[in-house]
Amino acid sequence: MQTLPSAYSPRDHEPQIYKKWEKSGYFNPNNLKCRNNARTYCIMMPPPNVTGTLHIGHAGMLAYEDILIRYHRMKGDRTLWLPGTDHAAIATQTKVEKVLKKEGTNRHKLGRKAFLDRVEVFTKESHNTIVDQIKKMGSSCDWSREAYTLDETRHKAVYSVFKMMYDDGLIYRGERIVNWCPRCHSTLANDEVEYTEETAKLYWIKYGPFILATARPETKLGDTAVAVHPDDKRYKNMVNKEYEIPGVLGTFKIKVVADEEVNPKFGSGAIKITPAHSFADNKIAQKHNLPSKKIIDEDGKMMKNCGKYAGMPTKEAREAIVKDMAKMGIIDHIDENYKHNISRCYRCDTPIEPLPSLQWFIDVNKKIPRYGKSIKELSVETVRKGVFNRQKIKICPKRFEKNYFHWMENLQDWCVSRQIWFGHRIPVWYKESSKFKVQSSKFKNKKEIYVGIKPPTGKGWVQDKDTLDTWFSSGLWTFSTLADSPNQISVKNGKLYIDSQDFKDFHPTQVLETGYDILFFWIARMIIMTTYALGDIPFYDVYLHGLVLDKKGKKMSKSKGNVVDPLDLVREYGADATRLSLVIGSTPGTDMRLAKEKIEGYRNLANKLWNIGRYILQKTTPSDTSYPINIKDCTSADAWILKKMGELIKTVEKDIQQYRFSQAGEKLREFMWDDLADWYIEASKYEENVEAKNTVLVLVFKDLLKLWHPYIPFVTETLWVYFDSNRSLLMASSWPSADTYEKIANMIKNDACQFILTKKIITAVRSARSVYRIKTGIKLELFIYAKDRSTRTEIEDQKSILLNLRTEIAKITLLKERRQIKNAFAATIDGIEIFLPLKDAIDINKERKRLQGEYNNANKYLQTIERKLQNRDFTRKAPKKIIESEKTKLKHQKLKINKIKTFLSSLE
RNA sequence: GGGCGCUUGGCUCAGUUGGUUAGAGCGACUGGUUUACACCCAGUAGGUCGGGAGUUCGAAUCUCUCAGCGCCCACCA
Repeated sequence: MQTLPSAYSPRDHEPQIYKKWEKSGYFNPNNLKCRNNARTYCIMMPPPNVTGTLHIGHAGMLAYEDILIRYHRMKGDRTLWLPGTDHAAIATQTKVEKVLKKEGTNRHKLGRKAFLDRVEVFTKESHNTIVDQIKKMGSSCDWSREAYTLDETRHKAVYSVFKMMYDDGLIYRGERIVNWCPRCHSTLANDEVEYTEETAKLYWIKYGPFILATARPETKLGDTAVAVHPDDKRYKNMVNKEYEIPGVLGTFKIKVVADEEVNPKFGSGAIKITPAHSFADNKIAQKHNLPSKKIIDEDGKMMKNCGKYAGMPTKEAREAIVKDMAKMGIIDHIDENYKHNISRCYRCDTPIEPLPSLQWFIDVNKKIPRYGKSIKELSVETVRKGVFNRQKIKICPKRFEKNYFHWMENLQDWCVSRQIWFGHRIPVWYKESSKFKVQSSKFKNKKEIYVGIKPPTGKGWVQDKDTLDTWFSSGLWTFSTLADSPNQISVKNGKLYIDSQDFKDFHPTQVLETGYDILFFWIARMIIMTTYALGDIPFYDVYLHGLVLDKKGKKMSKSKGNVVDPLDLVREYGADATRLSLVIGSTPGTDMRLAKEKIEGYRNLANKLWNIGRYILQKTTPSDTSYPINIKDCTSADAWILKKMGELIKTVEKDIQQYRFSQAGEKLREFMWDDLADWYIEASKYEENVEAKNTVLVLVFKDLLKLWHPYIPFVTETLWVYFDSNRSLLMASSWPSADTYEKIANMIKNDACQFILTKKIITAVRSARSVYRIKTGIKLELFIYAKDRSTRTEIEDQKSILLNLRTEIAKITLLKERRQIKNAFAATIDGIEIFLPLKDAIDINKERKRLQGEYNNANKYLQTIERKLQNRDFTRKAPKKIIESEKTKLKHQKLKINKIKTFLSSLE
């Protein structure tokens, strides 16, 4: 007999348990004995950014993935969960820059090399924190294969794919209008731009024959056209004509174009077009082949071509120009309260300056020679109908497929260059003499540019200063991680090869589990990069979880101060409770709220499991429990729990396979708490087949530990030690079989139904006592009328349970015939009748009222069934199965009502 | 402006393809030191599923519409 402390204390067990797992080597699929033809199962962990610490959302992600991984490992699949981290170029660089600022320095003062050394120190520290956190959550990932988006092997993959794309003509360098942050001196991706609503002035300017409204008069210096809506009658005869427009720097020529994009209701219906400094204008300009004139430079200042305004920041220039316009009398009027959205840099809040800049792009519309399809087409088809003889990628929940298509179909060329230092430097070298600020077209002379995996030989080559968008490397994640070293990665005949056993075994991966917020950033990019580079899919399924919000439903953020650190939760409630609180009660793709109370509830759950184990250990010696179960000694309670267990295994498995983690968890809780603890164990205390029962108890509990293990690995593994004499690890044990349980349950001669009847009787008695306020300690007699002899025998068999399970029954009298019992609570259960004389406690009026209420209810229900069955449409159209069940219901309901009637009449 | 989602007892949420009198946890209330667990046990109350219309033999579940809330995308001079 073992004695365990009465409360489970996670912190006393979790660290040792994790060490034990790691030491076993079982996180690595190579060390697990699997069947020879075992299926493989692989998840790539979405690599957390090395910018600090994990947040609660990561904790949820780890919980979901670990559930899948542990389940499949126990099912006998060759299971790999590969962890890693992301260098997160911009985010990380910004963090380090902030630190430098505090120190009174900046990256330019340090220089590229020293700065990157600094970043490395920071990321190493951050990495260690993250790894520690992942372990604390109980994640069973294979650390021996850990990857980093910026390590040597991943670097080779990145350069290889870049070169492939360049050779395929998909990558080009071009001048395009980009979001430019004048402070950071870098382009920003669309998702790095934030919008704030602001009130500004709207200037109505006399513009040759037009009057038009603009919020940015200073851009007039870069105007090359005026656009109107094609249906706008006001301007119809002006379209396609050229006009001379007087301006602060003299007159200039513009062309009038008609374009659908113009909103005739805005301003005067005519808008000025500044192709170089507005996305919308640029789009119109491209369509109509309008010239572009750049007037604002990378510092956000007016350029040399702006005459006396040259060198002024845009805001200053605006004021000066407006002043001059007023002098010229070309300001018609000014709206002071013009509300519009202004785009800002998400890092430094500086207003974005759209401007043309020389960047590297991936062409998403150009056909890839070997596929005859563009990146865009390939990526859409992969999810719509499947490509490369693979089934289509399924996104769960399905509704996100729509978002995906919408995004993908509207995808524009992907700008992959960033003007920051931290990241994969663009693998392009220029001949010094060529100067790298020149247009792409000038590189027609191939001797001046070199794109390759290794630097070119020879003198005078300079590498591009920019780095790649961080998503370029994370887009390769599902396969770049499966190479052990750079030399396993090669390009042959325009295709990427990963020459490793892991790649053969584990790619495509089974499922990509992540938050829906990075569907576009990351998932879409992985699909793009993998289909392109490998001619294969990165994963079969995508499972998207929601975001974790605070108790009030607000996003967690540092500024709001409502951030929950998962490690605090682990410390206070244990990793198991933290995991459950993130998994149960959440739906795929839907945000969830997390409150302290919820986690407490799951801490209680772990403790409940612990105490069930503790109880069983006090009653049995698991190592001595002999198998197989002595079936002939088994009671109906045994049959019931074994049957329930079989059902549980089946449904949990189905739920996990279909990513219904919450449902499976709830079913496990219900089985453990309601069925096993509150009914089966309670009943077991009063039954006499001790030996057979102990075997059942140990068997069921051990398998329950297995079923719970993917959810709450620590407490289950801790308990397992006491139940398994082989000193094996629960994490490497095999998943129980539902069939076995069904078989055993069916072999027991006592039927599970008997126990169900007993349960119902007990519940009725307890309820009656409570409703009538019968004091604890007052014992009552119970009369049961059952017509069938067999039923009476069954009840007789269950007597000790009926007497002891909080019913406080002194005596049970079985009646062969219905008899009038005075002053009794009466009820009918599955065809039998029970009477509980309540002595003085019964209030005849109250009981009559109660029965009358029950009668009315039953009658109402009877009527609805009758109405249904009388409805010809129903009997004609409804499936037979439904009609039959309605008929059965009707029969039962009639019986029930008759009985209530007799109870009522016997009350006098 | 376009798209997506949510609205179920006091709170937080389930509800798989439309088919038993809609479930759970927490909270509330009543009663309990009972062979593990007060991080516990027994019991009770409480909702007709946001409003309206429709499809159907049958709707929380499908369609339309209105209202409130939230998110994503685009960004317009």
